[in-house]
Amino acid sequence: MASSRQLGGTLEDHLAAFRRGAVELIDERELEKRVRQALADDQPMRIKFGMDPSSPDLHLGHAIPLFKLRDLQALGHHIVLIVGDATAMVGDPSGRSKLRPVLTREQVAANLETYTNQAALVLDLERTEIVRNASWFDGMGFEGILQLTTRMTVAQMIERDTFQERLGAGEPVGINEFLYPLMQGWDSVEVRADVELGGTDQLFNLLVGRRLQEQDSQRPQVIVTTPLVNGLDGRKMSKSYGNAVGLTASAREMTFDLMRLDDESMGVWFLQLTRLPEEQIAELLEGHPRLAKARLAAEISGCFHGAEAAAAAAEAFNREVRDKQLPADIPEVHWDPAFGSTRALANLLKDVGLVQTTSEGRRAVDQGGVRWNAEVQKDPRCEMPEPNEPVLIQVGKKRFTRLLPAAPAES
RNA sequence: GGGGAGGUUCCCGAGCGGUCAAAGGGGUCAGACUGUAAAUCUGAUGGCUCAGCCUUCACAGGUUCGAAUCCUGUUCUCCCCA
Repeated sequence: MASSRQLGGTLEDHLAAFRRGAVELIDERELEKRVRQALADDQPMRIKFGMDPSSPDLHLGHAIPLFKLRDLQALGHHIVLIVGDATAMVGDPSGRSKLRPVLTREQVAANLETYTNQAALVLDLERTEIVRNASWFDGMGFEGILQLTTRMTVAQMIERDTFQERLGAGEPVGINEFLYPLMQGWDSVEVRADVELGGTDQLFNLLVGRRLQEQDSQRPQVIVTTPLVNGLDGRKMSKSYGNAVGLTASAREMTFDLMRLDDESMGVWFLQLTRLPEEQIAELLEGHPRLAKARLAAEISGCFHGAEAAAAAAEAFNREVRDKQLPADIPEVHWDPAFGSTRALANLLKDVGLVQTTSEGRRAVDQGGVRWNAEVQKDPRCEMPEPNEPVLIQVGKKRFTRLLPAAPAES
């Protein structure tokens, strides 16, 4: 009976799901063979994906493989999500031009929960097997680790481009970093992965998985790499560059951020972060970039927050940014007698929370970026009177606060 | 173990006794332009009770009227030799 089958879709459906937006498939023929077999036996493939809880938040870049996993999950495959609590302590050298600080167990544990919660925004965790790799590494002991290190030579290890670069530039490479690819590879052996997904920067680690599986008489996993998307400013997306869109961002944040994306990146984002058919994407890209981008924002923020919230955010964007209207909700602050010893505008801006420091406030005013009830103020030392009526204070284009008269004394 | 080179402001990187809150670039912020961008142009970019003052140049001491710059020790990184 068809209804009892675990796998849905045709061979082509499966291959298309694996292929969409993939940078590399190692290797394609092997994949096809295994998919055929899986379909014939109605045996879901074990698809591995690892996330290191090394930073507290996931961003849209991380969502790319998650979307692919979701597609595969929908076709009936078995997803094994590895939470790399052991590997996180080592620190992945992938794409790193710097020695990574070693995380403590506490830091890792703190990130762990937020990670799975955020993955759940894309994946159906009910149907996902989640394992922590500390569950096998912790019990491995010195001997086990030592065994693992005998599986590769230094020459093989330093073939890796990031190591090459750092060694060439006279930058430090930690010995612990050599452990990382071995550990990630070992994960594949432990979970008997048929396929592993990862970003293009993971290629080396993924290949180590194949090597270790072969050494342990397992069929080497098929590798699917997904591209790393650039952040909003064109550099690699990263929290520390401040160019990332977080998975937990509100519909408004997502929409506003996505509209800042440069035109050139739209194609990749459409392909990777929406499930629109490729022909439709091509069509959108033919049209006006603004409309295409609006659609992109609607798709992505709709995926996380629902069409309604996405539409509201889009509307807010049009109103506030395109038509330069005031935002719908402006933070309000009551005049407080405790506001600085001086009421000078620069100080007030800080007291009210619009800027971090008085100096920043001073600069903003000097540069003509501060409006007091729509009037540009030029003197940072000008003493502003306690308002009798709400006053709209604006710093730059995006920061607003409404200053209200002092709140009535509490009784 | 021996020898050499280094650790500079958010990042990269100049500075090598005063003229240094410290060149230049990146980022960021503000302004102009725009399609919402991107690119480009302009300016700003330690803090403060701001024509002055205070805190920064790995850390701790020292020399000097005066140190990011010199000396000593500590610590971290890289390179070469063993």
